[in-house]
Amino acid sequence: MITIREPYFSIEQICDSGQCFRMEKVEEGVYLIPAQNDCLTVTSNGQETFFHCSSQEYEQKWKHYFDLDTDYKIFAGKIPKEDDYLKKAAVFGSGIRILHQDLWEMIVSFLISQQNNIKRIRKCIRAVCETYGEKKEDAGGHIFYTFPSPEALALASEEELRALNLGYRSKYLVKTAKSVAEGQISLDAIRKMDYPHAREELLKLHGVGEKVADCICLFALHHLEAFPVDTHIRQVLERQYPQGFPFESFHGFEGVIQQYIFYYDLFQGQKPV
DNA sequence: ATACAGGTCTTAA
DNA sequence: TTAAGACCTGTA
Repeated sequence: MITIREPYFSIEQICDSGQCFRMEKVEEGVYLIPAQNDCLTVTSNGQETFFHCSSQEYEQKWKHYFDLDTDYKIFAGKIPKEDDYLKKAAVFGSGIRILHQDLWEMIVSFLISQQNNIKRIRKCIRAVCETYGEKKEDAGGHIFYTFPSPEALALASEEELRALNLGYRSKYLVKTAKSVAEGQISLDAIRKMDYPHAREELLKLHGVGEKVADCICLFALHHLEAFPVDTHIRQVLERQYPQGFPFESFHGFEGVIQQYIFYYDLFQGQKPV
């Protein structure tokens, strides 16, 4: 087991930040993270975070997965002193990290996320994994399901997916899975592209628009300059920044700021600061 | 009960 | 090029 003390890391905030729909809180301070072809248990007592894995696994994959090589203090420090709203948002969500998640999983997850609420997004993704993924058991005996491959999902029919209550997104998913499985779109190629090119390529997928493409760029490709604008962000920008949002202050890490705003807008008032 | 959720596509001016 | 309308379903 690995213990870290890092003020700019909160597994609870990451779980609630809405970037990883499969991460699950099983009880107070206990989280399950199905990722990296495994399922990690992370616990926290508020001060320290415990990764239930070997030091080798931590160094080789989880450290990077949780972006623990990056100094988030620098990001928060670049918020203009006079911007009270952003300063509060950054303190409120200071434990958030932008994870390094799987590209295909993010494509499907944010395809499903559109015009949908987070609770139901989780439910839909769980159903997809349990139906088309592989059942596995982690070191602690927890059963979990892997995220199904493009090939596995390309075999699904629109009717089957509608039976999982994906609604009109079913058609998007079938077409997108086929275009990846058949090689019209190359995930490996997208991984090597910079932000503008990756975004452009992702927009070719049926059901992927600008907002979803930006979420994929941010949460899978770690293009921190991606700034997804959804209904929450749009409303905050209109309300708090009627003269325009100062993007120029956040060159290269716009996406981190976006997460602070999104999380603050979602939970302010519902959680103790 | 009913508006809306981490939007996108289609169609029509 | 822009703007309405349609679209599944379950949460709040």
